Amino acid sequence: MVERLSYTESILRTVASIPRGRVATYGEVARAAGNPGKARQVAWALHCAGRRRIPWQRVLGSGGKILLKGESGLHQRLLLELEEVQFSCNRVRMDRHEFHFDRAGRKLASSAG
DNA sequence: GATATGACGTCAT
DNA sequence: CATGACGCCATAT
Repeated sequence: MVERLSYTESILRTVASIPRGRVATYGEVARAAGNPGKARQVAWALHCAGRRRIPWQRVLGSGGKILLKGESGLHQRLLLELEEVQFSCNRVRMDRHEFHFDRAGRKLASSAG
């Protein structure tokens, strides 16, 4: 059986699948999580993830922009730089770091069966 | 059920 | 690039 995960759960798992040094946009995460068009729910899921250890810093807005404001934004950029992610004009170089999720199918954390 | 919120995306001005 | 507007919808109260 394929117990459907909650929005939050599927989204968090998707974000957790982003490897180090790579990034993805809210929209792409939403799509990869099976919720195309629900980018806002990604943001919400990340709120719920406050205590979980997921690479939240690898989620960016369209165009590779950090949407967080204030210290949170600076913190996110710092974490990304620690992963050798390069920036250009306050934006992540998506042409070098954009992560492409499993296009063949969303087999996130279930490849083993 | 209704109202408010949010780490969004896209288009128009 | 900045601002306003609309679409989107789970979650919270």
